[in-house]
Amino acid sequence: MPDRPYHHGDLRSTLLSSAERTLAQRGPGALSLRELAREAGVSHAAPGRHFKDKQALLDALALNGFRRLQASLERARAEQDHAGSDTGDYLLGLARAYVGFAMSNAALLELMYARKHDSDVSDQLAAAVGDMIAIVLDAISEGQRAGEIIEGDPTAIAFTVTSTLHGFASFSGDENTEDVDESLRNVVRLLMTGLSPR
Amino acid sequence: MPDRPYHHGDLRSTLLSSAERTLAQRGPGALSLRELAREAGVSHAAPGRHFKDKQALLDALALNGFRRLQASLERARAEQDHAGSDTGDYLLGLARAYVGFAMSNAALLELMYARKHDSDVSDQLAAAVGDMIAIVLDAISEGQRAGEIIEGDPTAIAFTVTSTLHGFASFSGDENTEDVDESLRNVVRLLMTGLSPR
DNA sequence: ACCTGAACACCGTTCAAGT
DNA sequence: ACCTGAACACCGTTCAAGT
Repeated sequence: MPDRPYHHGDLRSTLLSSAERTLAQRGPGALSLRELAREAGVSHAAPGRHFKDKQALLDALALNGFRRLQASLERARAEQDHAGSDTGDYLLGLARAYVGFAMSNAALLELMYARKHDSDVSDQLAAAVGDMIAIVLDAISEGQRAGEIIEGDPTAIAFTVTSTLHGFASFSGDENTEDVDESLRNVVRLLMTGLSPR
Repeated sequence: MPDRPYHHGDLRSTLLSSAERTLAQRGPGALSLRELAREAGVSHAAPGRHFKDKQALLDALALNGFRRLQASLERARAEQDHAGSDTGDYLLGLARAYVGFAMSNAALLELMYARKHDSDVSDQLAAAVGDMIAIVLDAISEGQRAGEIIEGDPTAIAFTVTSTLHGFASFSGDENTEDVDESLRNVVRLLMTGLSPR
């Protein structure tokens, strides 16, 4: 049982998790395939077997991020189904899931939305964004059926909500968590009531 | 009058505009100080006189971007002052300026909001975002005085509006301009009326 | 199937020296 | 004050060869 077997065994996922840690701790500029290989105890050419180039590794990280973000949103949805809460609370739950992910994975989120992915991967990423909006869309459609959301194209409404969440998440970089949550509740409430006096 | 005088004369701004063109046309990965130096007809070490390192050049690009974005928003504000339009139209004007800039400068906008700048520059960038929100804030405060915007902390309202604009701009990458404008009008209208039935 | 080692072309950065 | 040329350490990528 040598220290470094010739076959690493799990190099691909080792590289991915190592890359994500580096991304979070030291930023995208510190990501180097050669350093990842060194950390994995493998030659600098070994990553090439699992990722055709550096961009392929970044693509995999981004897709992975969307999978986890989506899972987090679905969890928020499941929790709301159990509670019998109204649409505003439902949206707040989704908002907290989105912003929570953004604050815990700021650098990854930036990579997820980066405009530098290969075009085929960009399509997959765009689809992932679509899936995300679809979750908000469900909440909106349910809210409309319950009479708690105005009538009108639910896709357009969901797009507005998701835009707000994403913009808010982008702005709430390294803020205090409590302040952010208070601000977020404010934002969701404003979205519901609107800016025009009634 | 030699082809390449020893002193370039305007190297700093030449590097900046060349960098911005490369950024827009070939993405951030294609940006190399050595290539910029080659394009400027100067040695590869010359950029070091004007930017202490590559990040310093990226910082300058980002700050420049915010200056232009802010100028564009102020132009939208000035236009609204001449017209006697209501707050919704005012906000739509600001929204068009923001989204227009975002669509014409997608890669630059990404750089402007990137979380990898030096901490002192990050402060300047955060201040630039603050200045931007302040323009929206003015619109909101005026709207409140005119009775066209609900009462409540105008900063919180401006923050919500700006979040929505930024999120929308992030999502509206390479879409058709007309579709985007229709979608944007929708978003601003939804922001004004709110999602709750009244 | 998976990895190594050498090789290649390209970086960013520094620094003595030139004009 | 501004730029050059050489030098250094570091990349990403490729490919014959090893196990």
